[in-house]
Amino acid sequence: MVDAKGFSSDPRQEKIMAAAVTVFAAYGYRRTSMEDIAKAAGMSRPALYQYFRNKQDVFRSLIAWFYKAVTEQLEQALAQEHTVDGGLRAIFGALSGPMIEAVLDSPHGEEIFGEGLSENADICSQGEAAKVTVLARWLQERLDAGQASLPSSAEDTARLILALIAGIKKPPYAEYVRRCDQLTSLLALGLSPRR
Amino acid sequence: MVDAKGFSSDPRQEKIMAAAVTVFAAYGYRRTSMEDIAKAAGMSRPALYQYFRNKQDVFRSLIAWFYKAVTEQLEQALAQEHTVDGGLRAIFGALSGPMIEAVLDSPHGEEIFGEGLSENADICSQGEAAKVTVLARWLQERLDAGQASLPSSAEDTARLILALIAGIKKPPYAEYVRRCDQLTSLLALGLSPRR
DNA sequence: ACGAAATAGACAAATAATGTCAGTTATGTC
DNA sequence: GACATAACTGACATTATTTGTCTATTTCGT
Repeated sequence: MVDAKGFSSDPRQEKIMAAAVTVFAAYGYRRTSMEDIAKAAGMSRPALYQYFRNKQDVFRSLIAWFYKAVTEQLEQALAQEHTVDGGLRAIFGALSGPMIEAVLDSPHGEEIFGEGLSENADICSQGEAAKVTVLARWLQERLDAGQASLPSSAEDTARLILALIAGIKKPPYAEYVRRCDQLTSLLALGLSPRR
Repeated sequence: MVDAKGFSSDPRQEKIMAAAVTVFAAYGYRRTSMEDIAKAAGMSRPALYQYFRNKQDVFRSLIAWFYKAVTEQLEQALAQEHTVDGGLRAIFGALSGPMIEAVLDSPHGEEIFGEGLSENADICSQGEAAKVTVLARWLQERLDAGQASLPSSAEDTARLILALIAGIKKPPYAEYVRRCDQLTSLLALGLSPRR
């Protein structure tokens, strides 16, 4: 049994997570069986039980795994962006992608994003905090370098931006991307440095 | 119990069919329960059993209902089209629509279109025959009016066109529509009258 | 208010999913 | 190559879900 929080970069673990996203998006949480997940991951059901106690454990780990991936990508994307506009686009890029698309555009998005996440608020708030930290640090750097002016503290502003994105994260995915683009233009103006 | 083939325009019956499409597209045939269908149709499960013997009966009736709707729409659309190009577009219009889109773009399209239809070949061939008849009559009229030249008999040509469409009916739906458009251009040229 | 038709609650039988265990196969070590 | 260890699978009892039906209740037209 591998530690569900550590994600020791076990390729098998990764494969299970990817498989789980696929089948959860296809059937929703309730109708997905451990057999489905195992099959999609190319292993037998008992083998899957060696990695996860039960379906809820798979789901919780999936959330953590997803947050980790998003945060890493966010960190990486921001590391090479020093302009407000470019940074905002990097944020949106990190918070979208084929996985979000799959879940958001599936008929089970509500079950998964709604109930699913509220039932696991502990993990989610942890993941959200990580995103806030990364974004706040980058905003502070922009502020210090005179490349941006913030309406309040860097952390507050980071929370605001992430909340805004959460608000527009609704299907269909294509619309969400469009709204992200519009929001970029708005925020870029609001955050640009006062001359 | 209402005759499953007659479709006595009972609004309840129609509601069940529409509900069934929705849930089959969402969960696939296997994972859809009678409870799901009943709920989506706004009635209790026992009430649903008054209209259909079991899930397979719902599905078979759904196929028949769908063929009926398509054939009617095809007939109606062709009635006002007297040009080859316009007629072809009418055909494609009748053979697409939100219902096809829902099933085709769902992750369960293969289960439903593949297994689902081959298990009910009897009903399908009946529905196909109806489409052929309608289309063949229209083609014959165009031929008689000197508005088209056909490569073989009207019925043969009708079968050919419908087979071509069946061939390009693959997800994603947007691509299917695009292929339909391309096919229109091709066929319009091939069927235009020899001068 | 009456009778007929439709509907929902509830039940037993059938089916599917779960979690576990013993037996087997793969993996790395000496 | 033999050994020990780890990972995997088939099979099983248990639990949960789904099914089809039957009866009591409600709804509707008369």
